[in-house]
Amino acid sequence: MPSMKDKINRVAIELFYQKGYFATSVSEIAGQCGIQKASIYYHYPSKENILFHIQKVTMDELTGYLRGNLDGQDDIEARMRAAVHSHVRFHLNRQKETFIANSELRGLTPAHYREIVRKRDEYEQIFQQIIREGCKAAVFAAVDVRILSYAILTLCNAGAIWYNPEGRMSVDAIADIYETFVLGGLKKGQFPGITPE
Amino acid sequence: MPSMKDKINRVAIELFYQKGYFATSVSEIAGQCGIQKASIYYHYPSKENILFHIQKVTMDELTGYLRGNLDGQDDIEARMRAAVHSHVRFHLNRQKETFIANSELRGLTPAHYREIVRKRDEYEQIFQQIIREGCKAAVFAAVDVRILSYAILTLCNAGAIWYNPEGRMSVDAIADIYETFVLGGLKKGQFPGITPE
DNA sequence: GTCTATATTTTGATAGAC
DNA sequence: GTCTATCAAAATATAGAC
Repeated sequence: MPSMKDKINRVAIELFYQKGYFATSVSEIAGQCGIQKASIYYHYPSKENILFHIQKVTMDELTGYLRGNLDGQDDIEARMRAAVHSHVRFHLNRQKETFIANSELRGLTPAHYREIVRKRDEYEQIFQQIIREGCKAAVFAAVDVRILSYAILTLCNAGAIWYNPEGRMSVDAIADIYETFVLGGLKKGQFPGITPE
Repeated sequence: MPSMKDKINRVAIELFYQKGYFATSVSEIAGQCGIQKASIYYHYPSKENILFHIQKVTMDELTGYLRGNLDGQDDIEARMRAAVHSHVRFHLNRQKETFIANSELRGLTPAHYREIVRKRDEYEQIFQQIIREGCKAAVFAAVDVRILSYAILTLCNAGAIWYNPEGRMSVDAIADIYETFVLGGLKKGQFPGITPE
């Protein structure tokens, strides 16, 4: 059942992605939904709450997707490959929402900001744990775990910026490139002389 | 001579970085400069023009810095190392301006937008040329040049997000990590079965 | 170069009818 | 659940005095 609340959500994702949160007005969202701006406030208490809802759902689904993809993967290298693949796939398939979740943190109220940052930390810690295990098992080079996890996540976000669903490359082909790049950058022998954190 | 125009520029960089372009008002900029908002318009014709000025100067200096660092580097691997090092150094030393240049494109007028995108393309093409030469010389694995250049630039931007000038790591130590990561990801043998663009 | 005063538009949000 | 009408505040920008 496609409710008006869902429609507002979809329209807001489109507009926040194209113009940014602050540059998008409630009237604009209402206009593209075919209703008056006052009617928006029946479904959401504020403009900020629409943004918060988008970010919350996106982060929860991103983390759920990752956990699902890691389930049953035991080998440490396979786990990192699966994690990168999961991250890239989600970001390509959900381009607009992940862009908003990455760039519109400043539009949130302090309380909502903290909640989203906590969810983001949770997600990052899954990656950091894999890197840590890989270093311990001497599969990965031992470097600063936090720096590497940010590097990997940021690198994999790159695809979402230029990816075109109508383009010639498939999601999996792109994910494979990032996967190989990350594993090549991570593996032992790359960082001589640097000690574990 | 620290002119008022310079002061407006510095204050705007700080505010656009902290709050975003659309969330920052002309009154706020004026307030932190110790003048009235009307006085801003003596120095700049519009708020958008302040943003444009920041982006233009940043892109010009970024490209100039890269060219200077590449000058005299002949070996292909040395050129890529120097390019990554230059990119990371600039982004860590000029955190706020590069963040604005990367994230506030949507605040520009169409004409100014095109001008900045052109400068950005110019910069990226220097990286793409190095990758292309590296593939031709069979030093790098032969993969999609555009994808790799975006991946490298995005990856190297990661540092600017968390870097703290007061922190324990030096700019050069961080640049070394990214340099090694990129070269590890790029080098031949990583991408079996993928043909050149 | 900076000021005061103001024009114009638009914003997010609320009240109350239907 | 959507409407009309409206509020109060804030925005960018301009005019003209000093």
